[in-house]
Amino acid sequence: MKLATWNVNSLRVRLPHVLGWLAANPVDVLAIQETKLVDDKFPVAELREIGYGAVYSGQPTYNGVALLSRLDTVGEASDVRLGNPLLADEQKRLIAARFGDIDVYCAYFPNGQAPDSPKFTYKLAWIDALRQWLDSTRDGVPRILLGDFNIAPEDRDVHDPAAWEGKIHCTEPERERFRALLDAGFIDAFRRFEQPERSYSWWDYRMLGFRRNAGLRIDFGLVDERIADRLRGCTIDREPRKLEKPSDHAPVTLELAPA
DNA sequence: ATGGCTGCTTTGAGCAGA
Repeated sequence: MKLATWNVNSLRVRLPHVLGWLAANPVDVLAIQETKLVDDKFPVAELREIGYGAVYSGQPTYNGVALLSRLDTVGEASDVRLGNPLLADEQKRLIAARFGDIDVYCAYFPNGQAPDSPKFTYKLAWIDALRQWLDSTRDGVPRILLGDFNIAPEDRDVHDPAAWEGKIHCTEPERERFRALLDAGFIDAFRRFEQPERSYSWWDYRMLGFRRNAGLRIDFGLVDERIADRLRGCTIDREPRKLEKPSDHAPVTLELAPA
């Protein structure tokens, strides 16, 4: 089973990239963040044409998450959950569903803007509530948490740790919360394997960020420690970042052996 | 120090992202 996560920064603009990427990388489940689409506008028909089902939760302008699934392998999602039952939140940042023997969570963590911003307080509370939800499902079906975490958990996930020290994505409260998620029974799939140095999943559109590889690793697949021995690989695909009008994020793919 | 790109918005300057 292959799963991937990709912040597409507008599914309306990026749909051709998503369709092309899935044709070349026919993963079983793709978690998408920042669709920026109301549900009426979700491209259900276009995805079905290439053999993918979709469940989604969107709103105008901001946020929006979706889970796509290959109809000829894992089939349609079941037991779909929108949002965190422990948090009243207008923002569409979470969707979870069952695929085969796995519960897949797709999360778009709040950005936080700046450590002194009210949005930062919201970010920390949002993550705390997510961890509490995941704590409550710890004894159930094995889980995989995919998404844009908007946290660079360690200095090696940052192109210039000195410049980013204390900045949004790199503050200690955020990094503490990333570790708290791992403590809820997960492992960071990417770090289970040997990886190239300076591996990132996001690059600023400005100042030639991608060309200079001035990036952050902020997109993750966290795998339930009870199934971590089934992991066979985890890679970041930089290719779509080279296309015309790319998303600023790259897809991250995980491969899981059958039970 | 600032803004540097991009997408969105009851179309156009301002917000938000990271």
